[in-house]
Amino acid sequence: LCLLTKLLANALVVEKQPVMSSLPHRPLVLKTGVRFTVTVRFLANLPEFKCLLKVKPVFDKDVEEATTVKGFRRFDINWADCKVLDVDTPDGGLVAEFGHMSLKERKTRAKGQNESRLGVTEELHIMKFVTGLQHAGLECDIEASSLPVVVISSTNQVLGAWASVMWCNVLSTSEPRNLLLFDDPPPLTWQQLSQVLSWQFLSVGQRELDKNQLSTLKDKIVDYPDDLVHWSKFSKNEGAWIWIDGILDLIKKHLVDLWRDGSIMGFVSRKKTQVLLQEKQSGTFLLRFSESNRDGAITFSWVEHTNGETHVHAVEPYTKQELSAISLPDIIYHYSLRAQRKMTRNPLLYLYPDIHKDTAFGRYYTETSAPKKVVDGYVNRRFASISDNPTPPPSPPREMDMTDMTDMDLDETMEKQYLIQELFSDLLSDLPELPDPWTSNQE
Amino acid sequence: LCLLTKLLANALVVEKQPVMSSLPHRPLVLKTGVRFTVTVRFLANLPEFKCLLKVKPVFDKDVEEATTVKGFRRFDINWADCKVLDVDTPDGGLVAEFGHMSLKERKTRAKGQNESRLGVTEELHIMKFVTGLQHAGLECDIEASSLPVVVISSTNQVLGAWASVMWCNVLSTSEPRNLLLFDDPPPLTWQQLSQVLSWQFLSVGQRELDKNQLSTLKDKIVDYPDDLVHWSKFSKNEGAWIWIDGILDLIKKHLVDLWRDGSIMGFVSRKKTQVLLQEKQSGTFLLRFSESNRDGAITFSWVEHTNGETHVHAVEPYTKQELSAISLPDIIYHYSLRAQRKMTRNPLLYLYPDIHKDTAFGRYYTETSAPKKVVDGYVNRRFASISDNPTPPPSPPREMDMTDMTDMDLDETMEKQYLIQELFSDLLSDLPELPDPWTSNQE
DNA sequence: ACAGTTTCCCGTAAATGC
DNA sequence: TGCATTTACGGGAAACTG
Repeated sequence: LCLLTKLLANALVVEKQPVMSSLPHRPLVLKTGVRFTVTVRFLANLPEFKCLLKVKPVFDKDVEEATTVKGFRRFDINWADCKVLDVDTPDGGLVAEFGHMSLKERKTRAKGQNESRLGVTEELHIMKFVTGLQHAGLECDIEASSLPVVVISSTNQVLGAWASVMWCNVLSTSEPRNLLLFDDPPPLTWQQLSQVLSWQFLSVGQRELDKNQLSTLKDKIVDYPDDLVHWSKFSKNEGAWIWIDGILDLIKKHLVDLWRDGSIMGFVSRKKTQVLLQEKQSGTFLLRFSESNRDGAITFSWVEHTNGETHVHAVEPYTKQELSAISLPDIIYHYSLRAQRKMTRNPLLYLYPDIHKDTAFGRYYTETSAPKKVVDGYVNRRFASISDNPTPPPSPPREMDMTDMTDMDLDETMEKQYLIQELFSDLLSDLPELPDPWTSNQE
Repeated sequence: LCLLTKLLANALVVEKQPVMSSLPHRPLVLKTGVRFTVTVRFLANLPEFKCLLKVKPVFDKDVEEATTVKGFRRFDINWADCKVLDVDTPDGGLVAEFGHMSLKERKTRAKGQNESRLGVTEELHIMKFVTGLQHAGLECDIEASSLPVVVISSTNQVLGAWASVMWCNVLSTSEPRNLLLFDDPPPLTWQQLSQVLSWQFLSVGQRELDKNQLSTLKDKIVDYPDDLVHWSKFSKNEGAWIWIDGILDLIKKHLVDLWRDGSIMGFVSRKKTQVLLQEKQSGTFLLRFSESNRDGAITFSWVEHTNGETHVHAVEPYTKQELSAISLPDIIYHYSLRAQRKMTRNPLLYLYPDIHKDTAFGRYYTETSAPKKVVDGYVNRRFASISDNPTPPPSPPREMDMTDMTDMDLDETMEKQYLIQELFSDLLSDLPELPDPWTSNQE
């Protein structure tokens, strides 16, 4: 009898349908008032039980003592009655689908009793589906339990909820079904955390993190002497997760293509960027995520060798808001440095290490190769991101005396040198000593 | 007795609180499932009735026959019980406030009965607040009625609802309380319609429509032989209202300042624009709303006199989406025409008739006058709207022979002329014959 | 006063109904 | 089938509540 009970206890299996549709399907997070669906399947293939098993969903069954002490919220499922296991057409298994379920918080006045209450996204709940079986004069209860569920009431809690789910998943082997896990959450090894983080990028951007990216992240996140990642540090307001999640969201909304292509180095320190780029030819650039912007932002850094000096510049990072108006490939294509004399040039030529930018991004440019000047009687237009030229122009010819010139004069004079060089290069012949970048603007 | 009844029938006054908060407070449109508040005030100042008058809200009281024939939807107010008129602290009047009310559609299966059903935003409903009075052995019922109410279920119906409300308001004197008004809606005179339209702009943008703007609108809207505006034409899918509402929304979201300042001429035909601008000096421009974009868009037109020819150009209109990333003043400030040789200039100088653009828009530019080149180690940047120069440059000096040149060659050669002129004007002295626009880029 | 939490509700998208 | 209307729910902000 005991054996049968145990056997059948594992016979009901719970499958959750996607719950929050616009997120990359993340189960185990439920929002109050939002409909979700659960399918219960009877694993033992016993068609003779057809229509005999009445299944009922129960939220947080048998967890009263354990969690009320900690002041966990209580929820009810908006689902009054039972459902009968019936035949699943394809394979004849017994199945019941609970559709249009939703959670509602049970208002209990006795809340503020506990000072050490966890955050709501640190509460773990479970949903059980129970049924009773009478067979051959024996009675036994069967129940199937969901994985731990985090219940939120607003999408602004998804961030924290997902951190909990990740932590939970990683620890699920060592800490089975401990709903008070976050009362004293164990730290993770970098090995454990890096794997789930990488999965996030795979899920959102169809590409995992590579060795270099993981190494940069490790340096940022695992700065403890014990070489572990601690929950409070990871999930707190200024912790790593909020920053990474902002980047995940940025990728999801604006950079899926580039991330999938591997065009975004992304996680590189400024110092490393400098080291990588200074070895490369002028016009080489790379894309990296802002380390300060908590909301996800991306910048590019490029190198210029001028006159024996090497400069690496980074543009002010682009935010989600801005990328929703202009795509990053278009920004790169149209990016211009503008000097005093209205001359412009694009300093971005080669995606690190040496891929021509049009090879990497050309297929994503909005503009067709031959723009019409006028559409419907309107003058065409495009948006471009423009910076003042941060690199001092190269030295002018020796015969010019500039000792009395102000910086401004100097700047202008140098640009005039360019103007003259350019004019003559076009009108007469190419001057071999024409500096590289000024011939690169391909519009 | 009869007199008393009539007197008291007007004694209850209904005041609706703002219902849809982000709209410019528009009562008379209620959305199902959204809370609203109604305050009922007893006009006759008779404190002895304190706590004797039990008021009850009723939706669509006594309108069964009239509107069910037309297949009007039925609604219930989520408000079970009565409320007692009590003393209003400031002036001692009797008041009851019905807060947290909402409407829910009563599902009736008998809907498709009528073929000629009106659109839901053409259904007019009323809410009544009723009470009974026993005084000196007499009994009489008192009720107060709201103005006609349009009930919607989604914000995508606000457009139609507001059209109905405007039509209703204008006709309220001649057609009192006719809930079937839109069964055969009377046309409006331009005089009537123009007034309510102008109020919309006052409400949204703090400035009414002027004579010229109204005149342009009249030409677009009143094209009937009878000089009237007909409901079906005004409110239908391609009618004038959807276009005007898009513009109102554009103003509300992005152009309140400029509209209030009167800097937006807005409603001017292309032809009129041409006539106005061609008389003005090069660089004069005006702002007008796109006539084709149903979603609200704005463009600028500018004039250039070159070589005896006059050109008026208009840029491709800017949409809400784009203006939420870059403000119109910034677009105007940074607008650039780019010629082949990477030279740029801004063709916008004077807001029609002759106001310098910085006078009109300077206070709204995002950028401060002295931009830093680098912030936090990042190169600064801005977004600019850029067009290819649509105006052919002026004739080159006579001694050059261009008979064999292709258009492209010609274009480039002319630009080189500019380059040379500009170079010399800077290096040596100002050439008096330098064309105006090319000296105007003030960045 | 305040921070964590929930509610509110627009605006878009999807689903539904006719 | 297509269109009209409703429902769904993310996202930002306000309201709540200890």
